[in-house]
Amino acid sequence: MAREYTVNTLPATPKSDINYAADLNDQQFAAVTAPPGPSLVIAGAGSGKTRTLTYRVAYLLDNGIYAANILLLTFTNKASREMLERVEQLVPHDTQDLWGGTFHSVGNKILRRHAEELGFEKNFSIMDREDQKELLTTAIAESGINTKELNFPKPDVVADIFSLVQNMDCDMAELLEWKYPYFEHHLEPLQKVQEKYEEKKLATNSMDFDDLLIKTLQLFQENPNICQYYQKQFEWVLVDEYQDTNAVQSDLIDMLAAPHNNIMVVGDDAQSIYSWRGADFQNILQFVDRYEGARRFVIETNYRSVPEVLSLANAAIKPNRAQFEKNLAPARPDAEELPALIPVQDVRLQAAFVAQRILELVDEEGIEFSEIAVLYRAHYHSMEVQMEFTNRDIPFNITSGLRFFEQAHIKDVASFIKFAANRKDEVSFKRIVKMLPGVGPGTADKLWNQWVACPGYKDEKLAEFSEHMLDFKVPTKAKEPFAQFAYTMDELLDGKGGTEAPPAMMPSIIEGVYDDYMKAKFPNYDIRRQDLRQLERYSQDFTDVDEFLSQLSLLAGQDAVEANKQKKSNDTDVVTLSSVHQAKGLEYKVVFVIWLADGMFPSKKVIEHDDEDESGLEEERRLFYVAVTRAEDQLYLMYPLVWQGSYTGEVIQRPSRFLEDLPTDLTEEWKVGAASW
DNA sequence: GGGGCAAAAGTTTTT
DNA sequence: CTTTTGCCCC
Repeated sequence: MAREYTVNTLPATPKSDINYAADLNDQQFAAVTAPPGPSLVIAGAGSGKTRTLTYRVAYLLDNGIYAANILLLTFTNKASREMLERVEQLVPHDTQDLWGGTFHSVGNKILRRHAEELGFEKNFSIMDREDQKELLTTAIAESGINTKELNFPKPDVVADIFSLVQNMDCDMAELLEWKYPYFEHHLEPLQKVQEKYEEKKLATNSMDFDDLLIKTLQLFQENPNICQYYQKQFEWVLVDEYQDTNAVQSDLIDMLAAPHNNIMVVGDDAQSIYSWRGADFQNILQFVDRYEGARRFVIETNYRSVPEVLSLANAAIKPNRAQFEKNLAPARPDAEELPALIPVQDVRLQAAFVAQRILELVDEEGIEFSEIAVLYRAHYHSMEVQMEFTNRDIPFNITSGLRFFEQAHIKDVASFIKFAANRKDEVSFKRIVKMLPGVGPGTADKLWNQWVACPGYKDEKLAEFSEHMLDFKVPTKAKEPFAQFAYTMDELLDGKGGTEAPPAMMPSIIEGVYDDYMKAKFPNYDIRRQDLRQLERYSQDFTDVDEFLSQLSLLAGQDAVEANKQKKSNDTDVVTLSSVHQAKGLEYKVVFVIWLADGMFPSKKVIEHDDEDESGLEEERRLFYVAVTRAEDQLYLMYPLVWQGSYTGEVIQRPSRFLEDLPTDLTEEWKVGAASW
């Protein structure tokens, strides 16, 4: 008798109508159409890296490769979304699934499928920095270390140390010697805490951001069959911003690409700005040595900036010694206007100038707000500009340090959902009960212990929280609110051991308990209530709780807000205020770089603590280079002459050493006076 | 667990 | 000079 066997075939991709030869220059064409095997694309700023990468995807699809076999790795959600959108525009492939995204989101997806192999459950919680700090605090306490006695590092610093150890794949002893010599005598207690922390993560079924990468790598190393599955699945691996990969990311890439070596990495060593997070641009410098037979493509034409801006950029990066020699050539005609160098009396005037100049550009040159960006080294540098913009009604969008999800009220509401989905989530549980009157860290701990000890904790078919929790010993003041909390939690369950869908959970939480709490707790109740409505709308897109929570944790604030905005309206004509780090990969017609004073940019810390090869200073210089190369047409470099520090009094500022390095004929100095103040 | 007071920081950059 | 943290006491 014949055996029946079905092969699942994917529908063929419709061909795009791209004429690669006409759309690309020679170097790009060569890279896009490169045969299988490893290739390294070194490309300067504004050279069309993204374009090259997306065309590469389109080219592969056009040549019969299934989208599901291509893995496109990027660093930010924005970059990932934009790239996928471009691909979908170029090649319609709605029948197939292009599996790409950020390193963290890909790691998250893979880990959810194989969590059991690592001792986790697939509904594990993702901890952000704040959650991580909470868990570390308990880990430190449970390790029995007397933190006061020996000036033990704060949980924040401990988190930094652990993160670097993992991302740089190095010994804790080495790291302490190199970066934290004043903590070297704490090596043993630190290792003890680390062990405890790992235990706690397992016990609470939670992972931090670093785990999403490290545990994926570990999964592959310990399970060759799983590793082979993904190697086969992702037959073509493409990586953007390769210069910013750290040891773990580079290992992960190497591992996935190992058998077929159909890997293309794209990057610019001059734009490596994440070494403080463990990024090592040796990865890109040594790529050709690591991958036998690697082809190297250098794209040196710059399409973005006018020659005047480009000359300045080239001069800015020149003093750096650790770099590939590149000679960026402009593709655009002269602008007949030099970048402006603008010393101003003080910060107030700096903000006033930026605002006034922007209004002129919009009124007289027909430039839109959205084509203008104000960039700075650190978020607090933007304070005065924000105030000035508000006063003058200039619409702006700020990529602030705070993510949407990191705001207290958003996290509060999410912690209900997190605990309903993952009943081992100690951090979320404690966060919720600490909102109840009369419950602080101590009582929260006692309540948690009662939960762990009760049968509900282990009940996979748990239908009600209240049936267990109403028996808990609770302080009198919190008795009734605690019962209310338990009943609210009941509503989040589907009665069959799982949870309701995210859109159904939101009203239960908000109307059940949180709205009243929020009114009492926050002075700006209205604004926060609106945020929660936004979160409610956002939740409508999800049926799966884990997916909803993952998105919340992994999406940066701007992404979440923008994802919503697009649906509502397109009133996005706003000026961008951004740190240089967050502006990576973006471009604007007009760019203002503010606070270019020595000690601010480059930052004081780097100047004071740099080692003899000036690697810290060189990174700051690359950062300056990134800032400058965001500009297409006009560039304004500014610094205040005095700074009214809040506690230091008036401090005379020197211009940034990066400005002093520039030949004077590359900029035009503007003298700004105040009319009347 | 929270109020009250005194001492000590405080100014990177992020998935 | 402010804001946050640390400690004591009720």
